[in-house]
Amino acid sequence: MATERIQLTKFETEVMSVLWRLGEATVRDVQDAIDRDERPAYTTVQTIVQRLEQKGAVRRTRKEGNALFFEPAITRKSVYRRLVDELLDLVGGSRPLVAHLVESGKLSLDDLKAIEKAAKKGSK
Amino acid sequence: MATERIQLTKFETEVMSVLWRLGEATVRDVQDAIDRDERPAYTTVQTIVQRLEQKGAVRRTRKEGNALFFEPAITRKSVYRRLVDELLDLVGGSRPLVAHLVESGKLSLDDLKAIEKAAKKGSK
DNA sequence: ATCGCGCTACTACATTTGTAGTATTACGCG
DNA sequence: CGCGTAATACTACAAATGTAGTAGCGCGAT
Repeated sequence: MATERIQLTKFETEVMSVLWRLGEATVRDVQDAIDRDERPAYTTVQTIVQRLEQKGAVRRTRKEGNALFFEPAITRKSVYRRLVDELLDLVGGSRPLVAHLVESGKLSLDDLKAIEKAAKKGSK
Repeated sequence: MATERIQLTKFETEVMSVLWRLGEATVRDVQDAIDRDERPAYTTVQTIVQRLEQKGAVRRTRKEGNALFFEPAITRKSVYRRLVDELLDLVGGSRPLVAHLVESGKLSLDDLKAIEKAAKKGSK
C-alpha cells in the first residue's frame, strides 16, 4: 500500500481505535463504544467518520437496513508508528523513553525481563 | 506546584523543547534554534511564545537591551508524562509500547539490558 | 402502498492552531 | 538628545478541529 501520509486528530484516532477493535461498525456502534463522561452527539461521530472516509482512513463495507458499515482502511500499526516516532523525536530516542517509563513506575523490571524474553524468542 | 493542566500544541511543544534546552532565551534565539526547512517568521514564533506565556508555560525573566528573555515555567517531565500517558492509553499500556519498539527495531536487546542495569542501580 | 423512524447528507459555527503583517515602543549610538 | 533599528504589542486571518443541527431519503412494518 502507498506510504500512509494520513494525519489524524485526537478524536479521529479515538474513532479509529474503536474501528480497529470492532473490525466493522456503524456510526451508532462507534458512538456507543466511545467511553466518556460527555458522550458526543450522534452527528458529531458521524462527521468524524465522514472525515476519516475522506482522508482514506476508513471505507464503507456494506449496508444493513439503511445503516452503513465502516471498516479501517489503514492499519493500527502505521498510526502507532507515526505517533511513537513523534514522541521519540521529542524525548530523544527510545532509550530515554523507556527509562522514563521505568522511572515513573509505568514499567517494572519484571516487565522488562518479560519483554526481553519474548523478543529473544520472537527473533530466533 | 499546582496540577499542571496545560495543553500544548505541537508547535508550542517544539518551542518548549528549545527553552528546556537553552534554559533561557529570547524570541530570536528560539527562532534561530528551530530546525526546519521552512523557518517560521519571527512574529510567528513570537505569537507562540506569547500564547505559552498566557498559558503559564513560560515566564519572562529579564530584559537585555530591549529584548525579553523567557524561561520555562513548567517542567519537561510534566509535559512528557502527559504525552506518554496519552500514548500508553492508546496502545494499551507500557508493555505493548516497549514491545512495539523492540519489534520495530527502535530498541535493541542491548538497550533493554542497559536500561535494566541502570534502573537497578538507581532504585537500590 | 404508506408512514414513521432512523440513518445519511449537507450545512453551520465556535474555538484552536499556524502563520504573519502592522503599529508602536524603547535601547544605544553618535 | 534625537534617530534608527530591532524588539514588542496588537491585530488579522485561513485552515483545522470539535461539535451539532436540519433536511430529506429509504427501509421495514402494517
